[in-house]
Amino acid sequence: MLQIANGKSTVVYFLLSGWLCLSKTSLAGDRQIIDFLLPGNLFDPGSGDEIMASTDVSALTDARMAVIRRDVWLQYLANHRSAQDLGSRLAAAGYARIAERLLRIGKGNAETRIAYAICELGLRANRHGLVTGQKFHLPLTQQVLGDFVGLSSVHVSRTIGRLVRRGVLSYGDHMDIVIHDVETLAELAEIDPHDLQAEITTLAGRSRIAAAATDGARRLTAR
Amino acid sequence: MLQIANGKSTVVYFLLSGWLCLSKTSLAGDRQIIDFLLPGNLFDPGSGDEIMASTDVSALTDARMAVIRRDVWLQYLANHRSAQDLGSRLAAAGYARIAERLLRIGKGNAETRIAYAICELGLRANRHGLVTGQKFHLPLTQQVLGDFVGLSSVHVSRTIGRLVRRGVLSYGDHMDIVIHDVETLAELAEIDPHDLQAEITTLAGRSRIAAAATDGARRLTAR
DNA sequence: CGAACGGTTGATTAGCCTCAACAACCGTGG
DNA sequence: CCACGGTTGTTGAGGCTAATCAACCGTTCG
Repeated sequence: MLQIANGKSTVVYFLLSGWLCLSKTSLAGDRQIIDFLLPGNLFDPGSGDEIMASTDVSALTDARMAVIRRDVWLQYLANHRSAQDLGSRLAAAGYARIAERLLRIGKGNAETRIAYAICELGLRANRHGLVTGQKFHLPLTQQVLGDFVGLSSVHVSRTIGRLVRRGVLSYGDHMDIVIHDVETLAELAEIDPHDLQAEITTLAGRSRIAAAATDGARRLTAR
Repeated sequence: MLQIANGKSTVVYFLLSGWLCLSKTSLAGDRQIIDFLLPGNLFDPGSGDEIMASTDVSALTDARMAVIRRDVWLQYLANHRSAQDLGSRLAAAGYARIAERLLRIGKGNAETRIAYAICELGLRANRHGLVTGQKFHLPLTQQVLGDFVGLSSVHVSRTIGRLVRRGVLSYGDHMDIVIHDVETLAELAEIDPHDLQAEITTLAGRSRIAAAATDGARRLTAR
């Protein structure tokens, strides 16, 4: 596990493959996952200085990252308006994700939180959409999912079990998920169907951007 | 109340005085406050497009904002490295705030949430510190505070009442708060004393930056 | 003056946590 | 080959926290 130092980091990371997670741990010892990082996401430890408590980064799977010198990255942003856009878009998307989840965690019950997490991660895991019959894999344990949505692993198990018994979805070991009824799932997640559709189209569009960014990141890689 | 549109906004706002709040409302009708905006904070509706559901902005007090044309702002950022730093710092600080609060809401009990909110808002309200004997005013109702930390207003009342009875703090009408015992308050908030001290110093340092930024924002104001 | 709002308090209920036991599945090593 | 510990998930029982419903008070405001 990599602890984010308080000092200035001289590099930024661009995730090429694998899943990472950003988490915080309370003084009481409880862990809260702030966000997951998926391929195409940028991670800038330097922007994390000045924050109150530190954040941990850990890998959920094997992962490959492009390490980019910070000055090179900033220079690149300054010179390329489109890249500057990309940077702020990635940041805004991260903020939007966490805000949306905050709403579910602050006001939603266990079903809402779990359903929303599955929708969010399912959408991000395969950048194409989220439809009935779709199968995907999330490299998470129920413990990790609980730390993500603020539930105990026991209650995660019960809640998912209820969803399975109701026929909304089924899942095999290690979070191999098959969605049987997207409408119900989205409804439980309190996602506006219109928003869901909008998110699907923007996500699909973003995979092109991500592909281009990945190429760029490779070129900028520090040696 | 201003609903953030999905289309591109052509301006950004720099808050000169007053308190605003950003909130989301679930389909079930529950409101979650994402963050408060205080003087010196920047608000960029344009970076909010592509997000799943929209965000509302409402004013808690009378407020004055500098309205800056978006292209002017971006140009300014591109030309001034220090301003670029400022922009990313403000964004990072916003992200850090919400992440830190997510930890409390996801894993903390009512006392922790309330104590943390009072610490966070107290620190931001007067940019100098947070010490025993300090008095400050938060322009919030208990209902708003509840929407902020994910509790019902009834439970907010009970929890604050308990803190008052224990002698940790006292407060008059409309959230005039006097802190009697910072150590205990910080402990309940699960704030590492070391982090608290660090936050106080950076906040103090930031007031200079904010003052400079406010001047800059006034000059950039669109007519 | 009545109406609306913010806050307090009581009683009851529901949801989630905790503890605990157990099953299934790994990889390891005898 | 099987025994073993470790991890993950499932299920049950009980307890506690916070939500809900409701009544009430004080203040403000039309």
